[in-house]
Amino acid sequence: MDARNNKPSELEIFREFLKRQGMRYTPERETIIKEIFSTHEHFDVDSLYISIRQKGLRVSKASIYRLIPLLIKANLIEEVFFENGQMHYEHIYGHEHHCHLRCQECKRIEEFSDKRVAQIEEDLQRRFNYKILRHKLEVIGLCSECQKKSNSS
Amino acid sequence: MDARNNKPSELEIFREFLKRQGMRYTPERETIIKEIFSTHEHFDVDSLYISIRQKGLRVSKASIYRLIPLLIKANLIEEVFFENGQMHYEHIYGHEHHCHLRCQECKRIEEFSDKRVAQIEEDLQRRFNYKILRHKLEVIGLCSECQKKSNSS
DNA sequence: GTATCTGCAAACCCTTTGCAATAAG
DNA sequence: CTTATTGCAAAGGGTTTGCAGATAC
Repeated sequence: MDARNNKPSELEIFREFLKRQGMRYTPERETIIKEIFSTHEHFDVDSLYISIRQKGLRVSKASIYRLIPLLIKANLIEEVFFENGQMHYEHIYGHEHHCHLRCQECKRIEEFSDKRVAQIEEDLQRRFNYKILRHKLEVIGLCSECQKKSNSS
Repeated sequence: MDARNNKPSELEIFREFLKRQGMRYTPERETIIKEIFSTHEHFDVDSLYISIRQKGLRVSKASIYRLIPLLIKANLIEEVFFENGQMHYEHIYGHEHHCHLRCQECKRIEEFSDKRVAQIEEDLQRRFNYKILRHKLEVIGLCSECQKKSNSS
């Protein structure tokens, strides 16, 4: 158990998940997960690979690519957006969920959360008979700076 | 003007957009836009290319790839999701906006809309001083059939 | 007339995959 | 021991791009 509270750590969750599927817990998988959960930043495969190498650890990119679908299935990470030809992810276990407000022009991102989304989920659950796992709300707009630029041109 | 109401058609909007940028209205662009707006379905570049060819018309994929960023900038289409290595789009002009409820397992999609999202947008507009253009709410869950499957295994 | 656009094919680059060696359970 | 996993390098496949010819305006 995690010392901070009674929730199991992401590693425990994932070990359990692997065991259920007859899969194996390896040092490589541990390295990757620890790196993912060491920050709350978005990541893509390349940036993850680089930050692992910078710590002097070694894992192949193939192993990262092969691990990601498992982490998604275990509900530990999710895809957040696709940009510049790469998928970006973030971990969703152990810290508050948030949504993204993005500037269409300069790509800057603000994070926010709103209780109304949970209400919408409850309604959907009833209406469609789905088991809701999570959501992704992305609001797209123009930040104040980019509004000025497009007015002046 | 569109005969159905007083809103300009998507072609008029786009011509205007091109003119503002010193760009040209070509038969190829017209073909692509007409095809996109001929249905309310999601599309990807490949399916769009195929349906254009099936009508006996000819446009290169490169022209489609080059047109898409322009249509996004003109707020006529948007990215809806990335799947199987391809981006999927849908047009957002001229028909009711909707959100997506997706099954994580079988990938089926239900569409819905909810007024609360508009309220969230208003709050964000004030709070972050963004000009809000649109949103993308994707709720991920397990449909009733896939819930049964995962319980029985 | 001039700058933009088109089609083609090659280049790009992220991601996936086959394979032989390794290691978890 | 058996079967899953790893790293490597090659293959895959959607998207982008350079270029020469065509064409909006």
